[in-house]
Amino acid sequence: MTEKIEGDMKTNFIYTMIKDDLKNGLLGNKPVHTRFPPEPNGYLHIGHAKAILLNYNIARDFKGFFNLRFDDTNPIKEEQEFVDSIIEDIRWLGADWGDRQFFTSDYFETKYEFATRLIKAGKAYVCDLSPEEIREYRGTLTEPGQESPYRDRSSEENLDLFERMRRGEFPNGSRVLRAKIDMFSGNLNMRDPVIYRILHADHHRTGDKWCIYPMYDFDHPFSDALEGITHSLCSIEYSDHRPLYDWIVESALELMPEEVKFRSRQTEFARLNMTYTVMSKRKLRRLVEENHVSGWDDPRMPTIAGLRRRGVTPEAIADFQDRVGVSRADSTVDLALFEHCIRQDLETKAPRLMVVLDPLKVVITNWPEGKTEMVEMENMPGDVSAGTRKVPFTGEIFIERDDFMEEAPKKFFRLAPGKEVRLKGAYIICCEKVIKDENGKITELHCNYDPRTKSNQDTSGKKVKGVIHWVAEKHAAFIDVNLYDTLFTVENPEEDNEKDFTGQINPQSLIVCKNVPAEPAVKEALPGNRFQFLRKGYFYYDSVASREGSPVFNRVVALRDSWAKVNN
RNA sequence: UGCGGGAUGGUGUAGCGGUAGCACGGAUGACUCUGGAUCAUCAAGCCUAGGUUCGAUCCCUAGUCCCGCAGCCA
Repeated sequence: MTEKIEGDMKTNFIYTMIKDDLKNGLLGNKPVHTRFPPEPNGYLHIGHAKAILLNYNIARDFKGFFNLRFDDTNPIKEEQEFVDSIIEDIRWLGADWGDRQFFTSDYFETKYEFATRLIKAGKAYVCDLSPEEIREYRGTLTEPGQESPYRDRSSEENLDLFERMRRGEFPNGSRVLRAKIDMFSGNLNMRDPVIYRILHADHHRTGDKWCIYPMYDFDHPFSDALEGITHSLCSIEYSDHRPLYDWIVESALELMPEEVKFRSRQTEFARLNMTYTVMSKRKLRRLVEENHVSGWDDPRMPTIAGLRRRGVTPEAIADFQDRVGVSRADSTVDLALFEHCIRQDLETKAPRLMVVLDPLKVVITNWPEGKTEMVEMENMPGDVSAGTRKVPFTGEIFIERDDFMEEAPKKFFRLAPGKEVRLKGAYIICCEKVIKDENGKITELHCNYDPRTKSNQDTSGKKVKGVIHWVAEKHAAFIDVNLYDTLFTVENPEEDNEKDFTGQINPQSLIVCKNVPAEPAVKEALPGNRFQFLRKGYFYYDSVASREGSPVFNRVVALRDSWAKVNN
C-alpha cells in the first residue's frame, strides 16, 4: 500500500530528494516546509506559478507547510501595490499559506543582531571602498580578486562603524558591510560579498526606521533558517549562490542557534519558458510601459492577472504545471500544451452558446412569414444534467461568413451554392441564391429549408456532413468579443539578440469584434462566466472591460480546428 | 589554465545496469447534429568517441554543444 502511495507521487528530482531526506531522517521530526519568496516589485507571471505550485504542492503532498514571504530588502523598488496583487494572484491560484504570511522586513532587527555577531566573530567587516573600487577589487571571471584594505579592521572598529551606519551617519554608497570569505574563490559570490548597504530610503513597511538594508544573499538564507524552511527552492541562476547560502546558514547556526529553526538547504530548478511569449519582468514591463498592451492584466500577457482576465482557470494552470514537470535543464514548453490544458478543463465546464463572430445574413425563402420557432439545444453535449435551452429560430438568420464558399473545394462540408448544410439544432438548408453588392461582396444568401429535417425528428433520411451554428436576427443579443492570438509572431521572440523583441509583436494579437449577434441566452450570462461559443472556442465574460448591458467576451482559447489544417 | 549547471522523439518529462515509457504536437482511420469531444492505429528519441560489463540512456575516460555568474538588484 505504501508503495501504491509512493507510486502516485510525482517523479521529479525534487520529490526524489525529499523522499530521500525523509527516509534518511534528515528532517528529524520536522515536517517538510517550503516557501515562495516574491519580491514585491512587479506582477506575477506563469513562470512564478510554476514555483508557487511546486512549493505549495510539495507541502501538500508531504503534509508539510508552505509560507508566503515577501522578499522586501530593497526599499527603492518595492511597493504595496505589488504586495496586494501578489496576494490576490497566489490566492486565486489556490495555493494556501494559512497564517504564514511574512515579510523579510519583519526580521530586520534580528538580522541586524546576526550581522553584529558576524562582526564579533571576525566574519564580517565594514568596507569603505567605493562601489567602483569594490568592483575592481573583485577581479574578473578568470582572475582572482584582491583583498580590501579595510578587511582587517578590529571588530571594535567594525562594530562602531556598523552601528553608525545604522544611525545614518554616512551617505549612500560610502560604506558597506561585507562577509569575510575568500577573495580568491573561483566563485565570484564568495569574494567577500556585500551583505548590508546604506540606503536612505523609505521602506514600504518599515518607513524610515532603517537606512541600512540587508542584501538578498545575506537575508534569504537567514530568513529560511528563521522560518524553519527545510527545502528552499529557487531557479538555476542561484546555483552559484548556494555556497554562500550555506555559509550564511552555517554561520547562523553557529552564532545564533537560539533563533535558527532549521539548517535549510537550497535546491535549484529550471524556470519556465514558453513559446510565443516573453517571461522576464523587464520585458513584460516594457510591453506595459510602451503600451504594446493595455496593462499588466492585458489578456495577452502571461501574467497571472492577464491569464485570469483572459479567462484561464487556476485548474488549467495547475494541470499545466503538473504536465510540464520540473528539472534542471533549460527548456521551452510548447504553448500548445498550455492550450490543451485549458481546453480540456473547459470542455466539461463551459456551457455552449451560439454566437456568430463574422455575420452573413441568410434569408430562408420558404419559411412562414414572421414565424418564430423555439428549438431545443443541449447546454452541454453528453451531459444531460446540464439541461437544455430553447433557442429562437426564424426565417432571417446570421451564419458565419466563412461557413459559406461560393466555389467550395470538395472537402468543404459547409454551405455552398446548391449544397446543403444543417443548422445546428434546427433544419437542413440548401443555398439557392447568392446576393452581392456592387463591389462583388456577398451581402446575403437565399436558402430554402426542408421542414422534414427538424433536429431529433428528422424523417427525411438526409445525411449532411456539415453542421453550422447560427443566430436568429430578430432575437439576437449583441455583444463585443475579443479574439486573441499569440502576442508574438515567432516561437522565440528573444532568440535574436540583435533584434528588439518588440519588433516581433503580432499585429493580429487582438481582433475586436463589435456588436456581434448572439443567441438571447447570452443575456443571462454573468461577469466571470465561461462559455463555449459553438465551433469558435471558449470565451470569458470579462468583468473589467464590460459595462452594464454591454458585455465583452474574451476568447480564452480557440477550439482545435482540423479544417484549418486541411485548408492549407 | 575561472566557477557552476545541462544534453532522452518536434516539444516537455520518466526510466538511474536487464527489451526506452507518458503527455502535447503530427499523421491515418472510426464516430459525431460542434471539421469540437471521444475512440483506434501509426511515425518519431538516449550529443559524440572510447572503455568497464554477459548486458550501458544509466558507471568510467576524453570530447562536443548549450546555459548561468564579474549589482551596494533579487
